[in-house]
Amino acid sequence: MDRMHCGCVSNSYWIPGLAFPDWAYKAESSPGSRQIQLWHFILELLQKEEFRHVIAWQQGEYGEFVIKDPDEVARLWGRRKCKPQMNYDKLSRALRYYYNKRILHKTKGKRFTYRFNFSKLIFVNYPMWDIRYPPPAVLGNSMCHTAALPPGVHREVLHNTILAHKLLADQLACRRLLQSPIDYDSSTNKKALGVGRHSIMPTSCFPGACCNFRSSGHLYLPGLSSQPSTELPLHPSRSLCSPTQVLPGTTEWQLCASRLIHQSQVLMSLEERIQSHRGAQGRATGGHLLNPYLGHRTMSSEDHLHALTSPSTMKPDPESQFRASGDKNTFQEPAEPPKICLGHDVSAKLYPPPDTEHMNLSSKAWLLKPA
DNA sequence: TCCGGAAGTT
DNA sequence: AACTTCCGGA
Repeated sequence: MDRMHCGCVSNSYWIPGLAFPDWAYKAESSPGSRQIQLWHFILELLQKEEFRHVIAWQQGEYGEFVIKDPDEVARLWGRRKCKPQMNYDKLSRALRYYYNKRILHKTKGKRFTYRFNFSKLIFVNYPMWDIRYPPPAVLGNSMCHTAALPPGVHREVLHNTILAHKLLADQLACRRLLQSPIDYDSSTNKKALGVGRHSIMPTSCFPGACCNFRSSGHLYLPGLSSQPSTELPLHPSRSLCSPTQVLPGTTEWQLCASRLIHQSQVLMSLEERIQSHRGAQGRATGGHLLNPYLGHRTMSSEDHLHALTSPSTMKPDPESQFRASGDKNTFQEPAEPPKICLGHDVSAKLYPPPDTEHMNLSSKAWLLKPA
């Protein structure tokens, strides 16, 4: 690599075992190729115990981190990029460029504190996985398996990232939906739908993924928990679809990852669109919400509450299926194909986030438990 | 401290 | 494109 002359470390595998292999970097054909990006570097530091005194996850705040020693972080970044004049002023300018990209947010009022938007990052990392299909890894075929998992990716980390992301996305989606009802018209603002190829597209439900979170091993949630996932407060009905067709050789995590990526992409679209339409909040028509999952179908507030207070139907039970067939409050298939078609497993994802206790019916907002 | 514009660099 | 450098303003 051309930076060797200035004593910089190679950008790939510079610390063995890190979760950022070559594929996560820019394509070799692009200008400035294979150059580490700042958010990558920040995550690298955050992963290493030895930098805990310099930069660390904020306990109890998902994705939030504190730069404890700004000068040292800037020095490390400058060393990595061969920019000896780097300082925190410049580094923080680079971080501020991430605000618009929604990779990072500033935690206002807290010095040197930022928050990662993992729901964005996960898709920066997995652009090759189409929303309509699970990654080929779940096919269990050893050839596909090799092709689908980019070389060097740590499955444990991927697994954890996806799980962590999903938990975050669930809460975000639920909270924002309820706190910011949106009057959304997909025909009048196509730009808002645009999150590249991960945007709103017809989806198909991948059959056979069976994922019980409680049995999926250890989950490290940055800034939230280093406990095994068995400690996480999960909704009792949150095991996913029952297995119908699991191909031999498919591991549980692969199935889980497949489904979660699939669902997370949908959730990301939702989140993006909610954020894009923040400005339209005040114009929301009273009484009816446009279902952000389904784009063009309206849903009354009561429908919404019903969806939210119903148990998860990710593992559809006969009772809920029966209820759905005769209940006008549940979604009906429209005459024309919906612009956004989700499997029932995804649309059934609405349930109170684990840290909520009460629901204010008039404001449709979840009231958070006091800390 | 933090923000974001503007211009420059690779 | 992704910063780096500089800087005026809050």
